[in-house]
Amino acid sequence: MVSEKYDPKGIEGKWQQLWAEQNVFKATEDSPKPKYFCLCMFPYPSGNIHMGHMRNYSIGDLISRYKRMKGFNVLQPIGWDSFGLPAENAAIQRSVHPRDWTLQNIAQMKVELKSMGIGYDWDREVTTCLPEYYRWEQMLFTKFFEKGLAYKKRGQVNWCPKCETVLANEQVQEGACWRCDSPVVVKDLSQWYLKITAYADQLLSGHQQLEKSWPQRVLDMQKHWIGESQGGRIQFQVEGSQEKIEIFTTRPDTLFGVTFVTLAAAHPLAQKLCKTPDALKHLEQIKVAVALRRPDEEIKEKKGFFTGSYAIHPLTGAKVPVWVGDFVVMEYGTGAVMAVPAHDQRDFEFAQTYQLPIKTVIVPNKDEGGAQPMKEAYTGSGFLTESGSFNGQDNETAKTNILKELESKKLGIKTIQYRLRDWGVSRQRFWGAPIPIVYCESCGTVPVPEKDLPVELPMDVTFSGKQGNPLEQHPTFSKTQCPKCQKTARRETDTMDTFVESSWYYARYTDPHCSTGPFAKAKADYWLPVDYYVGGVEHACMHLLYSRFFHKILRDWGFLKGDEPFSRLLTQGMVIKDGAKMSKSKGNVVTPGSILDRFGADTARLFSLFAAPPEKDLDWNEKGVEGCHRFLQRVWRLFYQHQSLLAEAQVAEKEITFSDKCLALRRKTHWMIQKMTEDIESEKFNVAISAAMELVNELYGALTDHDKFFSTPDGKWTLQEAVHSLLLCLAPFAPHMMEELWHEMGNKTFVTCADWPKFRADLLTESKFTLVVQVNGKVRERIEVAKGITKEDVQKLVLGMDKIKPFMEGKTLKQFVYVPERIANVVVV
RNA sequence: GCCUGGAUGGCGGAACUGGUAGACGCGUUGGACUCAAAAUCCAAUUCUCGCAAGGGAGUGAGAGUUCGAUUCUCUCUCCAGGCACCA
Repeated sequence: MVSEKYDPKGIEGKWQQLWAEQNVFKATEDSPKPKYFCLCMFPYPSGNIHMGHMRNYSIGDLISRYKRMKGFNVLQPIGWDSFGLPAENAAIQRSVHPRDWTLQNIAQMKVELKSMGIGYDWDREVTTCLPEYYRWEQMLFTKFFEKGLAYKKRGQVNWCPKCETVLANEQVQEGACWRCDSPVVVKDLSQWYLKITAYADQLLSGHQQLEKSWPQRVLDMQKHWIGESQGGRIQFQVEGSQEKIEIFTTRPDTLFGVTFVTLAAAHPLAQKLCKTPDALKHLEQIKVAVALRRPDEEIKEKKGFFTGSYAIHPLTGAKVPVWVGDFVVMEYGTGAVMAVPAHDQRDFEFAQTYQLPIKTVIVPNKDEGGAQPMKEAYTGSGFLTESGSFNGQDNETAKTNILKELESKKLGIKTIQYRLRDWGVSRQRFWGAPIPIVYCESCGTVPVPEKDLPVELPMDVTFSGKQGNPLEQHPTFSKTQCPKCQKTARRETDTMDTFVESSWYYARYTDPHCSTGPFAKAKADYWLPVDYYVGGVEHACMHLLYSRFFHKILRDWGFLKGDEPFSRLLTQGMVIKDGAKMSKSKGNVVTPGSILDRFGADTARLFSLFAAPPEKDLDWNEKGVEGCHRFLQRVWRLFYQHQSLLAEAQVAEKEITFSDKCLALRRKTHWMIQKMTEDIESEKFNVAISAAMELVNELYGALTDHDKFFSTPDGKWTLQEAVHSLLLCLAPFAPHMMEELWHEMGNKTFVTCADWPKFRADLLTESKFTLVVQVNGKVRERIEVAKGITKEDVQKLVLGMDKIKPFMEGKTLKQFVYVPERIANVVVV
């Protein structure tokens, strides 16, 4: 018997335990059902789960449970993205080992997560900071190295003085560290890079198969991030020298408009080409200014100077001066540009400042001169002029033709330039996967052989918070032998960016305890790709790009098949409070713990899904939570009041004659099933829930006639069908309570494992419909009409209506519109 | 500046391929139950004129297409996110 009061605490723990005991969520590869891999972005174990996690996992669990009921073999795993800075900061502040701090947080969060009743296969838990995980990452790194896809280069990097770590460009936000907000400075370090640029084209073309199942904005952001530009590389011979300046341009059609060439200050030739002591002085000044420039700094005026050298125009042979400009970026293209002030706004501004010649070579219309003098560069399309044999060609054709000409003279080549840069993975931190490399004086850079992996993090370390990486300070860690020649050698002390761990964890879930490789191919091939991936949109350009890169790498190395890791992506919005992001500094943090305590997991989950569509921000509103709790209580009470009826055996449907009122209720039941199925499929979870609420409202409404409404045979049948369907449809949203009521209804199996209900189309159809009558597009009347009525009959009916006649007086009928079973519009003038 | 999205009651949000704008929830108001309160149940709730019947306006602003536009087209305003001397 169900108690009168809905007591979530009493039932939630019970069902969580029963699910666990009976391995309801254990996923195996031997099922006859089709597989479904549902994944939420795994959490960083900061200590407590927050509302964002709860929302994320409520969505993932809804999908997982729904798909399970739909007959899929569902895998929903969880793990911990457990390397990272906060653990190290905690180590500095509290003198604990990052490992202990992290594992303790994991234990704590696990308890919280379990109390939410998410259907995880806990046997597949993956913890990235443990050697059994990162040893495979180290193995993969050595493969990157051997294949030439991991390399070292010196370069200027963003350095956070507080975190004492290198930050990726994307980790610098408005000149400040994305984690601690300290201002970022530039530092010169030797770093490890992964050659993601080698996959730029594939990362871009791979979007084709994601076009329909990933949010457009994520695809757009990635596209922008990769930044493909079609163009060419063109060589300018330096006058009186063997040196060549190679430039990249997207506008080879403007080649004849080149009046000078501009180099970045850091360009390798810049120093050599400076002919005067004055120029060298200028070069130093600009170098320093560019290095000190903050990433977000706005540049008002372009600065530069003439080197004193000249370059030879590849087609005209003209002498053009070589300048250095602070607006030319060394990291993009070749670090040198051909300047066409007439058709590039930056070159135009530069030319104005230093009074350099401007030569128009593209005009909007044939036989027309360029505007003189110009106010700004003309960057539109048009026809070539002053361009030798290319005169008169439209500029798009000329792009191809000019490059062809250059190619035939071996002075240029058609290329594609990407904005994407290689991924710097070195971190001067302790709490990360050590990069498995040894530096030997005779053998050079040597990867640690697989038999010697993992390179484990030592336990005996001290954290001062100063002078960078504790691994460097460690007495023995860096002292090792060369794997090749056994001589004394130095071990790499940099660890890997934590994004490396999260780039392949989804594949590890398919075989989390594999000790012979990152995972067995057969298992990965069975489960992958991830069918449904849920997480924050903030990972659009980093994690989601790196994972796609790794997937393609792993495919090319034969570890798995398939081109893309995540078939479908849902980017969920943030949880905010009173219009602002929840944060400790604002003091508006509501923790899931307090909500779980007061209302239970089912209410918390239901609210997370009901309050907003998943992709939008969700404003946390206590009253709204109460509303969801009230709804669950309403379901409970409905059940409680009729529990003896509901527990009775159901008679055959054909033995019952249903009253009109019961038929209407049955229609609502099947409408709900249809609506919920469609809305879940189309990710409109908030609307799905409202359908269940509508059914409950109608059931209560039936009771207002008389409280024994459901006692008649047809009433009882109708109620049983409605409640049965309701429990099934709500099971993915509020699983504990539905499990309890399902059990009380006399079912011996889990509702979690039941089949998703099917709606009966024959019960949804009605013989009548509401005809909306409009006059000149304004609603004037509504009337119940039998379906199948002809247009003629409708017109007769409508024109004879008392409500309609007055609108027609003194006017003539111009048109009569009838949309079958919807609307009639009388058009009069 | 460029690229994406958005803009609907007091609030969160619904609305099929152009066809009843405001589902569902919150809040508010009224009623029932109660000695009373809470809880619960019922009803009303876009604004506006009206005792009412009924009328008028209404989906950021302005135009257009249409019998009919939240939905399609154009222009503009504002908001959010992303990118930015990228050649």
